[in-house]
Amino acid sequence: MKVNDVKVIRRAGPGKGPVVRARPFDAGADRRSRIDNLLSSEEQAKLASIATVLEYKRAGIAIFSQGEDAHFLYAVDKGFVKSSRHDEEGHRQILAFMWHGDLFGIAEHGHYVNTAETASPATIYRFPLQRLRRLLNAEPQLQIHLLTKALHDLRLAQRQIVALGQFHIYRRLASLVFDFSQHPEIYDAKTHRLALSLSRTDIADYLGTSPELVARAFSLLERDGILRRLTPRIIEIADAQQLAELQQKWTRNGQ
Amino acid sequence: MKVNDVKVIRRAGPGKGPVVRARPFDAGADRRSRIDNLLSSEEQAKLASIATVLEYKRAGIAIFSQGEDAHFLYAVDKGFVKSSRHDEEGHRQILAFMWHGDLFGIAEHGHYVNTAETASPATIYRFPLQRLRRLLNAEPQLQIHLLTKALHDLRLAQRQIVALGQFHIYRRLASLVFDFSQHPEIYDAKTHRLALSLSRTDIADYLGTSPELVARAFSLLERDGILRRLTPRIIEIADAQQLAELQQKWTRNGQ
DNA sequence: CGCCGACTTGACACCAATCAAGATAAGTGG
DNA sequence: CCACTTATCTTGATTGGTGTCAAGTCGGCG
Repeated sequence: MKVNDVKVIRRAGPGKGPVVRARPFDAGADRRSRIDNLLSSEEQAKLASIATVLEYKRAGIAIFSQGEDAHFLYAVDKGFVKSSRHDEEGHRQILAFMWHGDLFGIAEHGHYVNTAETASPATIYRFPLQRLRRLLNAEPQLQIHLLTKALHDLRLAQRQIVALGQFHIYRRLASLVFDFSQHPEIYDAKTHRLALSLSRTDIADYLGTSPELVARAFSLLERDGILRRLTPRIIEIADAQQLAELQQKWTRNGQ
Repeated sequence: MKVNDVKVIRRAGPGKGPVVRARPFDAGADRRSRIDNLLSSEEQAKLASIATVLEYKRAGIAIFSQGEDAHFLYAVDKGFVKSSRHDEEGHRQILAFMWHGDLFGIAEHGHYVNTAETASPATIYRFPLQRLRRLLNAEPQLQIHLLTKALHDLRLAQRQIVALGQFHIYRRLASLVFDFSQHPEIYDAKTHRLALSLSRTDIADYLGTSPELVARAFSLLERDGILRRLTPRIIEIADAQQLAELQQKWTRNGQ
C-alpha cells in the first residue's frame, strides 16, 4: 500500500454530519431504506460530534481486517466498500457491499469478524465505540435506528442465502447487476451504462463461484440480450425489464 | 392442521418470564451468546408482562407466513422453530433454526418476510409489536439487548453465506450436525445420540440442495467414521473431534 | 506504444440435480 | 401390540452445471 492512500481530513464538527439514514422500527424496503427518512438534524449533529472523516484514495485499501481489535464503527459516505470473510485455506467470501449511509464494523468479543476494504475511492465516517456507546445510552432514538439498520442488513443477508442456495450463477449475476444498477453513483440511467469497478474475482467471491464462471455468465447474459460488455468493467444494460424480472421474482414478499 | 394443535395456555404474568438472553453490545459468541448473560429479572418481568405463551403440540405447524401482516415478535422457550422463505416457483430455503432464547418475526413494511414453523413440539412467547415498541422506548437497556440479538443473527447469517458460497454438501452437512449437537435438548452427550427431528427435505432446503444429496452426504460421513445412522433421524456421533474440525476451521476468526 | 495483468474461451474432470426403483421407517387402524 | 399402509429414505444411473487448468486475447497503465 502506498503512503497517503488514506487521509484523515477532519474531525467532523456539527453541521458537517455523517449521513446515517434509517426508517422506523419494522419498516424499511431492502433498497429504499437507505435513502428515506433521514435522521433528525440533531441526531446527525450528535453523531457528527464523535465522528472522524477518512478519505480513501483508491479501491482495495483495507479499512480493518478480520480478527483485529475492534474500536470503531464505520459508515460509508461516498464510494463503496466490500465486506468479506476469509477461511484458513485462503478462500474468500464477499458478504456484502456497503454504500452511502450503510454502517459496518460488527465485532464479536472485541474483534472484527469480517474484513472491510474499499471497492472504490471512498469517504468513510469513523465512530469510536466507547463514545458511541455512551451516546446510545443517552439517545434511545439513535439506538432504534441502529437496530433498524441491523435488521435491514439481516434481511439482505437472508436474501443472499436464498440466492446462493437456490439459484444458478446466471441468475445470481443478474441479481448483482440489478442491485448495482440501483446506485446512481455508478449507473447512468441515460446511457444505461454501469461502472462495475469490481474485478471478475471480486464478483466471483461474492457469488460463490470462480472468475471463469462469472465471465461465462456475462457471456450468456449478453447472448440473451440483457446487457452488453463495453469493457470488462463497464456494461450497458440493454433489457432492464428482463433483468428486473430475474431479480424481483424472489425479492418481493408474496403478500 | 388438526384442531388444538396450538393452545394459548396463559397470559404470562410477572415471575413467569420468557427467557430472552443476550450479551453486551459488541460481544456474543455465535453459540454461547444464547446461554450467558441473562437479562436482569426486572427486564424479564417487563417483557413477561406483555407476553402470551403459546403451546405448539407437534412439528410442522405454521406460526406465521411470509407476507402476512406482522403484529407480533416471537421468542422460543422450548423446542425449536425453522424460518424459511419461498419463491414463486415453489422452492423453499430454510434460513435458520431458532432455539431457546432466540427471537424471530422480523418484518418489512408491516409484513413478515419469512415463514416460521415449528420443527418440534414447542413453547413460544409472543409479544405484541405495539406494546413492545412502547416498552422499548422506556427501556434503553432492553433495546441494546435486541440490537445485540440482531447482530448475532446477522453474524450467523453471514456464516451461512460462507457455507453456501464456499463448501461442498459434505461439509455443510457436517456443520449442521455439529450445530445441532450443541443443543442438549436433542443431543445426549453420554450416548452421543442426536435426534435430528428433521426430514431429509428440510435438511436439503437448509443446505441448498436435494434430499438425495443429503442422504449421500450422510452415507459419506458414515463411511468416514464420523457418525452412524441408527435410524434416518437419530444418529450417533462417532468422531466428535473430526466433526468439530470440519466446522470450526472457518467459524473462528483468524485472530 | 508496449507491457502486464485481467479477462475470455475451450477442454476436461468432478460435483450436483433429477429420475427411477427398491428398502426402510413411521403412522394408522384394527 | 401387531399388521398394514404410506411416506420417507437410500442407492443407482444419467444428465447438466460447476470447478479447474490452460492458452490466447484484450484492456489499462505507464
